[in-house]
Amino acid sequence: MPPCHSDQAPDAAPCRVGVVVEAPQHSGLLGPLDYLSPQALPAGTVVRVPLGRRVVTGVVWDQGADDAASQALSDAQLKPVAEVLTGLPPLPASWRQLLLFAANYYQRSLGEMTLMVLPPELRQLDDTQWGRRLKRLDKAVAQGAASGVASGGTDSGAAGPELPELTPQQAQALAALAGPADKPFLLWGSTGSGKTEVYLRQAQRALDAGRQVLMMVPEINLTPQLEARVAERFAGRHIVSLHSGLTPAQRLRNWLMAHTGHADLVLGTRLSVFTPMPRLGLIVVDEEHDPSYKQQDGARYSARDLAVYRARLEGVPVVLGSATPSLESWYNALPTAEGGAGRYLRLAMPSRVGDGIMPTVRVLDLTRAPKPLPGRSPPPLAAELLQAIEQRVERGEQSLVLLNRRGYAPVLHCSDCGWKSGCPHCSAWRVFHKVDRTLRCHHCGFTERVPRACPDCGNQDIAPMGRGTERLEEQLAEILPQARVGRIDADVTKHKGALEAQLASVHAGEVDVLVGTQMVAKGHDFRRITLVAAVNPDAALFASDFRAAERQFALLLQAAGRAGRDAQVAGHSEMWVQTYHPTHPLYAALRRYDYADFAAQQLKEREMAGLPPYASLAMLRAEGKTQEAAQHFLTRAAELTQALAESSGALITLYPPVPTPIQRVANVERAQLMIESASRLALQRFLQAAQAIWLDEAQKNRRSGLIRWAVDVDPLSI
DNA sequence: AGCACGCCGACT
DNA sequence: GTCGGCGTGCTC
Repeated sequence: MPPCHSDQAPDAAPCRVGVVVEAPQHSGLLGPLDYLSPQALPAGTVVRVPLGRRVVTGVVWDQGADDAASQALSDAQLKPVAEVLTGLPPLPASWRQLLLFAANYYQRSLGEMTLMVLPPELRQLDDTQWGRRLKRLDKAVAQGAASGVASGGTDSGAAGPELPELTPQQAQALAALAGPADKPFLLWGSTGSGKTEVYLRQAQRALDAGRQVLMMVPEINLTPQLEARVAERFAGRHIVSLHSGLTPAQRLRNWLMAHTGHADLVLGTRLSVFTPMPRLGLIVVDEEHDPSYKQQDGARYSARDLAVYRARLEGVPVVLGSATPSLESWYNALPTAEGGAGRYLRLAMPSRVGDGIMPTVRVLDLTRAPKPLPGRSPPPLAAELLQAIEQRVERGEQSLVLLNRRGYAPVLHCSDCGWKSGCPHCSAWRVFHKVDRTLRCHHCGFTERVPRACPDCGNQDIAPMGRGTERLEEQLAEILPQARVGRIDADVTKHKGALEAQLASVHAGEVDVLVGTQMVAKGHDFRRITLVAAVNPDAALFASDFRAAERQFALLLQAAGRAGRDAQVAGHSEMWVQTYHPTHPLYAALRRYDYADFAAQQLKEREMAGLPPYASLAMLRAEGKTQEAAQHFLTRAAELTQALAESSGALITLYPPVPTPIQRVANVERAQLMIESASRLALQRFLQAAQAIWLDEAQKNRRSGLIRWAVDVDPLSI
């Protein structure tokens, strides 16, 4: 049957349409499924179709298999489309292309990828419910337009808020951004250099040209200040946010506003890279190095990388911004003359706005600190650091002490029999939380009241080992009785509004010393903090994960940026680092705030080791009832595709399967196998071909205890 | 993934 | 004799 056209007679034979439905990778339903429709449906139309015994939401992808040879099923075997979601504009071709690329690149089924990025609410509605919803939304939009808030005029500037004066560096960056956008821009600006102002000005240009702006941030709840600033600057425009914190109804509404072109600016997390925007004119990725741009379960996509792809696809400029770019972006922005790829254009803004300077870095050599008396644990902070904090307290200045470990102590220990507070379901210790007297596993969530005595031998003397933020807070309060000590970490902020309250009290000057995990280092401006201290930054130096140093450098630099934002205090602001390795090159680079030098060191190491950005990686991960089951599948998977790897010109290396760093979580054993290639394209082709073989092998392994498996392309951690 | 169908143990 | 356990298989 030939494909039918939209102008065909209503009584003609029904047409075939290819519809993408939600089905996971291992279902074997990879491409669109064919259905019948009385009239042709344009690609991108959202429909409801029968699938097995249920009716599911799908997206029309194409006109179905149009020649008899490629039609697996005859017309008689096809089911008709159940209904069409009328009034919803078809999802545009560029959107479908983005999804197709993402599905192929990240090795997921097209259906899973596509349905994942539609608002969950939309997937559940039938046409009647949808119609009602649409009517209400139209009314809301019309009312907004009538009240004058909705229609953003082009008369920007004159009536708008007063704009801060640009620094020469900002002006220079903006001049470059006004030029041709044939390459992604890497805006490399130190903390406090005014990257946000550059985003806003560039966004203004796009808005003035009648275009939409997509502005992406790592975690929206950590950056309420940015949201407020955007809202203030573009007060006359329609701004919507898109993140997982919204209610399903809000999410659908905001998504629809973007898709219909009513929203001028979308501010969102990684998911928002998939927002259909008919007038898209600019993409901004703030803090582009942040790991939260990579989805860590299900379809493991990188929103930053997809933003770059999308920008090229739609011919719009993309700005990646960071003080400490990911080494991938840095390498891409490094001119070829300097050994880089020269694919991005680098815009540097090295100095802080308003004469703010970065705090002085003090690397504190712990090897020279006095040894604690036998049987006594070392003091929480070295004497000099404590003294420096004490001085700040006396002067009425604030200090921020960073420790990347929640809870009171990472493990409890019985001195008699050697019992430790292991998790019965995971290969990890349960953390002692003193606040609610619990032992909690941070991996599976298993929580129990802390035992009074050792559960093995009954000894009353079970002691916390090591130190988390709760304990540090307690100890600092003890040592500095005159200081008001506060704490911010995920335990404090899980109560709604607690983060805002705690931040407000810090800003109001009700806290002298703030203890926190890395979440404090991100995003917040603290005007009166003049000392930032990293208590235990060494762990990252020798971690098995090759990205640990990169993350740590970014974190320390970002943390340093929290101090001394005001010129009057910047002069005596300090960043303290307690370390047993004072001569480590990471700290040497940090001392000089020399990201370029640090990146050069790292790139040299990566090149020698054959790691990203000089090589592409994928991780084949497996979960099983036993470690053997997980590893057996990986071993077989490697064996079955070894020839394929070799036939690709020996460009693909399959490494032996190994247990993951945390081998067992919630009674599931996990193992992984690394796949490496010097060529991203070769790796891509290999994965494509291997996928079918692995799928088949996984079926056979189900009985032997394999639970799940997946490919993680461009893994963040190994 | 859902949601069937399909054959074996403890209950009204 | 059935209710229901989750093993196996399919969905245009």
